Amino acid sequence: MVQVMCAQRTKLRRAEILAAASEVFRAKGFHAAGMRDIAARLDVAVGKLYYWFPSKEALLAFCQEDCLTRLLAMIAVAEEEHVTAVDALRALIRGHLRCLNAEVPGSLAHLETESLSSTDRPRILRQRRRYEEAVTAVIARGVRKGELQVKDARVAACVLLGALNWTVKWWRPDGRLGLDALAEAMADQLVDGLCVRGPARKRRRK
Amino acid sequence: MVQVMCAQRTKLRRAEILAAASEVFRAKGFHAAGMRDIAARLDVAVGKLYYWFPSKEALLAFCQEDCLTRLLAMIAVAEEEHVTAVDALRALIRGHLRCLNAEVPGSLAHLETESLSSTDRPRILRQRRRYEEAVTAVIARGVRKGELQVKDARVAACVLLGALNWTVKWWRPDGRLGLDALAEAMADQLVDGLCVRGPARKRRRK
DNA sequence: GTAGGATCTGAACCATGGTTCAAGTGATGT
DNA sequence: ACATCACTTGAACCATGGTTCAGATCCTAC
Repeated sequence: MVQVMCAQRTKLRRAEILAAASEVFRAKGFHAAGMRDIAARLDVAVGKLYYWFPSKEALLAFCQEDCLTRLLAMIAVAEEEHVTAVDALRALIRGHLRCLNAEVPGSLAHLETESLSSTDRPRILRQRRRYEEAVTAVIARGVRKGELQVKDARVAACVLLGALNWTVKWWRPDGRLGLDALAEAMADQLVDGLCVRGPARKRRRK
Repeated sequence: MVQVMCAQRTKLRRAEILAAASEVFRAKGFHAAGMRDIAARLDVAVGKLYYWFPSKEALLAFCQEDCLTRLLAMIAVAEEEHVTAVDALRALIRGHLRCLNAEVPGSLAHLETESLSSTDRPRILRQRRRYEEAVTAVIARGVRKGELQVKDARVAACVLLGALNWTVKWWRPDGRLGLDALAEAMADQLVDGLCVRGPARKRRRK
């Protein structure tokens, strides 16, 4: 009874801290961000951070894990809800952008994994790999079904994820382009391509 | 006479240091990389670095400027040598990948500009903007000529550059995929798109 | 050979920033 | 009221790492 309330409160405190940490990490990068910056954003003392988390690195690890968990959940739903690979891909693009750019806590995601050296690094990398393989699988399915054309689904996934991840470097919520509009534009560009292809026009090169 | 030799030697020394710095920056990130790491890679004392460059940040600035200069030269050539926007775009993709991943000194390019706070930051950002606008211009030209289809050429350029820049995070020279093969795969994917479009098939959505 | 400049060394300096901890605050149960 | 415990504070500690500098070394000119 009392424990339940405490558990909720605990989760809340930790979530608040994670959200602030995530924002600061994202704005300045992991190394440039200081614990004092994070504390200042919450208007609390540094010591508080260490009451709820063991270290700065743990803060990053929690951020990343949180984001990866949401990405994995998102892609599972995308696969389930759409029959064609093309539709699943478009849903994936929208979902990925939301995870990184809208749902704040942990938004810097699997970027900066180099900064992790502790015990939880392998676990995070494993999760990231699982996600990458899920994306690869969607593309591979599209190729099998004749919906998509790529030489190497794994490389195609890296390229796609690169374009999506890079948005954290340039997209800003207060810009003229909303997140959903961006998602649609990116889906058009990445799925359909930039090039106008006339009827019956063949692919360039072999 | 003597001055000429000195000038050459000076350039050589600085280039050696820049190359080492670039590799370390790239491997560990700007903040995580230490001056002692860079010195160790060259097997010299830290003091040497400060004889040739005023600070660590200057090292980063020189790296970035060097890379941006090469990118700007590259895109000028690409524009000149190819009549169609599609061909220019494919050349640009290949050239960008080479600048970032092959021609070592300065390869981390315009990434990590947040880390610059000194006097040369605005200059670097201006150059980067010039490059981005050159890329945007190629795309816009393609749209005007009816070769390409995008709503917003600027956004399309960001997406394209994002996919290209992200390669520094995952592509490795010793992998099974060579740089030129990667360039071709990326050009196919980004220019032509992932989706197979049958003859006369319309774009999804409006 | 020797003076003088250019170049290099590495130990020491010092600010930054992650981390710790002893002490304070406030709520809860008795 | 009082004891207890969860929670918070912020000053202090200390390792890291950018930077400096006094001296060593090397090279060129005379």
